Amino acid sequence: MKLATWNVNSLAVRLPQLLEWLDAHPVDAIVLQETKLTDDRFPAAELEAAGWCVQRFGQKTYNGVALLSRAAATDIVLNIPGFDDEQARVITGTVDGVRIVGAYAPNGQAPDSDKFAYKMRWLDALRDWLRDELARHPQLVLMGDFNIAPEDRDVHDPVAWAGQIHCTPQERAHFRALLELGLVDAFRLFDQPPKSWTWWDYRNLAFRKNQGLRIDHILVGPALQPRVQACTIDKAPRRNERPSDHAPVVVEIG
DNA sequence: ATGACTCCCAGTGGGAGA
Repeated sequence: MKLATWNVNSLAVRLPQLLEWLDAHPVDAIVLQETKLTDDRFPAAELEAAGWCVQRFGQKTYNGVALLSRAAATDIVLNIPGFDDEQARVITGTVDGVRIVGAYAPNGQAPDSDKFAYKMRWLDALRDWLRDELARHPQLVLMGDFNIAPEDRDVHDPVAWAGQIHCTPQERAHFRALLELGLVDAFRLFDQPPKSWTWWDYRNLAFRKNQGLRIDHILVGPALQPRVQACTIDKAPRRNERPSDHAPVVVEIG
């Protein structure tokens, strides 16, 4: 099976590109971040007409996540159980026996900000809940926009970004804490081209100059790891006329 | 360089993203 994650930066704007991409890329399920739509405005009918089962969890203006699948998703969970949160950031469901967690981690804005403190609390809660969820569902995939560049090789200019948001030691420690649960970074299971990013700033011709960060990830639970056959970033949609600033990431599981 | 671009809600600007 193939699974994908994509921060679409407004599904209202990106729906045609999403439908086009899904048409060309036969995934079994995809998780979306930054849909920026309340549930009543989510384009469920258009997606269902294209053959997708739709689960969405949104809010006005910000955040918002969704899980689209060919087979119906079951046992849906919204956000992190036990973590009181006004923001719509996590959607979880089981598709074809795989527990799929689609997540949009807080940006954090700046390391000395309240938003960074919230990011730390959120990542704490995610890890604590995933520990239990992995015990219940060893065939688990956590994927989405983590807003963390795990290592310097995930940053186009590690010197300029040192200590900046997405690259702080605290954020990277949180990423490693997820790996310590038994999850593995699917992208790094394989040889990859150097300078592989999933996000490029809209400004300053960053995409053309390939100045980006790898902050969107697919982490695979222990029971699925022997079945992971490939993990790739699809840069092509970033070349569209009105692109999301993020590219989709795809994992193939045998 | 407290920038640059894009999206949103607003309302002729400002917050947020990363």
